[in-house]
Amino acid sequence: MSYNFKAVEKKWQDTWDKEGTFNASYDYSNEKKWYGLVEFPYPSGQGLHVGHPRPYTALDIVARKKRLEGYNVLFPMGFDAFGLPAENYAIKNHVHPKIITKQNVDHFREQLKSLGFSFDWSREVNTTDPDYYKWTQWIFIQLYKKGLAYKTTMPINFCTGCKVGLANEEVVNGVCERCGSEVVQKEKSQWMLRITKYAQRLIDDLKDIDFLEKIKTQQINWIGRSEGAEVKFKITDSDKELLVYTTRPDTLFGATYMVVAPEHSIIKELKSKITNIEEVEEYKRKASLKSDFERSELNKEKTGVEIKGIKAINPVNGKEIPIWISDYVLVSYGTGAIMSVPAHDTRDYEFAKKFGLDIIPVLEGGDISKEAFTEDGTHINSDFLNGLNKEDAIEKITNWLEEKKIGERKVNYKLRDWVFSRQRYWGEPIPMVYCEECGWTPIPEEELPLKLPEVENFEPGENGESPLAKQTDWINTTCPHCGKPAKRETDTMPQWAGSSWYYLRYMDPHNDKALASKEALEYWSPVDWYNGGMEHTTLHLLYSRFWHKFLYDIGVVPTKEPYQKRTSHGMILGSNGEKMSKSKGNVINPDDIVEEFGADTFRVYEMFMGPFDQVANWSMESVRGCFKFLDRVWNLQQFLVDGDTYTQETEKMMHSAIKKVSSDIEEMKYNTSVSTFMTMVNEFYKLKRINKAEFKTFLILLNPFAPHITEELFEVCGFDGPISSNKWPEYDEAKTISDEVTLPIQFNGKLKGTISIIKDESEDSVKEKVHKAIDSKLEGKTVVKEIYVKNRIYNIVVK
RNA sequence: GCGGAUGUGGCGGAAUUGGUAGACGCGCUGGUCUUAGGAACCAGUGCCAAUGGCGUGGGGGUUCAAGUCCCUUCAUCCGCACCA
Repeated sequence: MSYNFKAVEKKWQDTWDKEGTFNASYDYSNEKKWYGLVEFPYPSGQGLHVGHPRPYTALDIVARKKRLEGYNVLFPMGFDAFGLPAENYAIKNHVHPKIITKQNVDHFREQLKSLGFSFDWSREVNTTDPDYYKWTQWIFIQLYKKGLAYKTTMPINFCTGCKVGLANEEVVNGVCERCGSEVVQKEKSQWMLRITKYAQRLIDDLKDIDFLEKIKTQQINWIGRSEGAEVKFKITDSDKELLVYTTRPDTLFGATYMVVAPEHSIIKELKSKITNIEEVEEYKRKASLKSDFERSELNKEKTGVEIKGIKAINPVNGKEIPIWISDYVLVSYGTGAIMSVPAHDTRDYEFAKKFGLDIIPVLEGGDISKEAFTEDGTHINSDFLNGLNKEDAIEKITNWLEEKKIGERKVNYKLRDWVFSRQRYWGEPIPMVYCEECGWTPIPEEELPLKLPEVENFEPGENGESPLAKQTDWINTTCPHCGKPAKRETDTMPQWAGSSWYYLRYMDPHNDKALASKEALEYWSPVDWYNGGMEHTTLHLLYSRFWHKFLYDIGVVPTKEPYQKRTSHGMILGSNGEKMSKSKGNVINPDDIVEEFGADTFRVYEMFMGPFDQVANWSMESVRGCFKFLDRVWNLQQFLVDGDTYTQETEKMMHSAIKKVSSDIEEMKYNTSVSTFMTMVNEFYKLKRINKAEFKTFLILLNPFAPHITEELFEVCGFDGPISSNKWPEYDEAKTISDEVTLPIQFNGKLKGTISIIKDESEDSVKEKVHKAIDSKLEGKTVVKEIYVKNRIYNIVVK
């Protein structure tokens, strides 16, 4: 009797779809709320990847369990549908991205439904829907009004393939994260978001939320806070000063030269004094041709040119020191200029060695003839700092600098402002208008959404301009401020815009007065549990925390943080341990698995394949094992008998299983939950019987993992269904422990045998039993000591 | 280089958090049933010169007892990478 998963799964999916109430969440219910969130997919043309269902199944399991526990659950799904692939497809095939996006979304939705996820589809959102992006644009205008959105001309990362500007976060190993093309620097006027203003809060508030430690660490490292001082160096024969940032002001006495970034303004400012200006300009020119990647790739050999004709004056000892230009100093960090202390900084040391510059040690310890000494030590050659350690010296010199007004304390962050413009069509139009008289002005909020105009040709412009730049009808408008002719912004927002706040929209997805009502936000905030990929830690996750904090500041949302808990899943690789890709021919299509084995098998397998947070290789054999398991579950029917519990042993098994599965689900140890189910099934097969109450409990426990087969069995066995109207079973701790204990006996920690004892049996009685069982093996040995750990182990120390 | 993680049978992985290492699944071996089986069921399966010994990447240590704690070392994977 093999079970017909196709018919059964279709039947239950139709039921869930029709009812509409099964997965629905109720606003402002009196029940405790639980909001579980998984990252909404980009609906690509390839359809669902086997990687998507792993986190979806995991949180679906939690959501289903929470419902059975009586929570009012919000577990929504939507589509992050703006993005380059749809646009590139449009360029190639002359189909509007809107059309291809709709097709893809429909396909994705169908695939997701075929896996039996309990999403509340009545709350589906789509970032490309004007009713949705109206609010994305609205948030942008608020950011603009508060001075957090600004336009500036700056060198940006420009992808030569996508012909689009990229945020730092989107450049991976010098190439475009999305298409792999080379990224070059290009001067462009760009909209920027001042995420740096939130840097400190983005670090500080992590302490109040439950994110995996590695996620917190990664965000903190990305933000890259450092404490130090800014110090002014006078320049000879000039009223100009060179400002540097250093985390080691205590090493000022060892500063033997300065280095400025190629783009530093001092070169232009003191051009007339520089005697080798041609050489310096040539170095600048060469550096500007290199991408950031090339610059860092060449980091083995440092390059540079001395700027002749000017010198800097070390403020602590009045010494004149040379100024160099080198691309190992970055214009975008600190002040774009550094003081070099070759004795105590590895990079400076390398540079000084190469160009024969002075190396003066100011801390004791280490051997500067060999390498830079970067550890703590006692200061020497440092006048009033002599004898102090690093920490004390930093404190003393910083105070001194502040007193003398030649420097001050300063905190720096690696985090840069967010490049928010994309020169593409398929994104949210930036709702700004440029007027010759009034400058940039946001469009009036009542005109939102500013819809994308219909265009024929999606090719980007020659100069990397947005396709919108060709839409003269759309561009030409009037200034909302003075009414004179003005032009619209033709750049669009990056893909990260719509996903920065989508979790809020799910709370109240059809609201046309606000991004969500106050009541809905109050009731559902924050997201209780958000699971997503590690690759989004420094992109989406950081961006959305930033937007959320901003919305909190302007009184739109009630919590400081969007997500109370964040976990992460491991990637699914091909059976050969490599990333799935068409070229490697190791791609698994979820549809094929569902077709051959059914959704329940697919779900159970993805949970069983390994620890949820670690990478896992796909294994077709293991899929079959899970299929076989469900088949055995189905055939348990044949052993069904009336009654609550069969024996004390089965009772113990049931209570232990409830305990184990309940905690496993909360701890994301789904793989051991599945093995618990398998062990139980094996046991019932051995007994060739299963009591009704036991089967019922078993089915409820298994339901979140394999919802279709369990509902069907519930019905077939005449239990009071559906399972979704039942309660999650409870266990009795006392019944998870049996009265009989198998006690291991060891000699020197090595197992020699076991005996059976009664739980909590007296030590004397245990000892007697142990010796009766084991004395023959003690011949010729001397017993030194005997250790009994109650109900646990009996260890005899012998010689 | 910095940061994070992971090393356990032929394979994927368990291990009550210091107390019987290898649960569960795959694979393999044997059996039952069968015209047949890439089906089902039952039994076995860490390794070895097997009444014993050895075993959680390697080496050392703490302990009655170590996969688990400490020191050290190697390997692999993932982030970030001249951040002053």
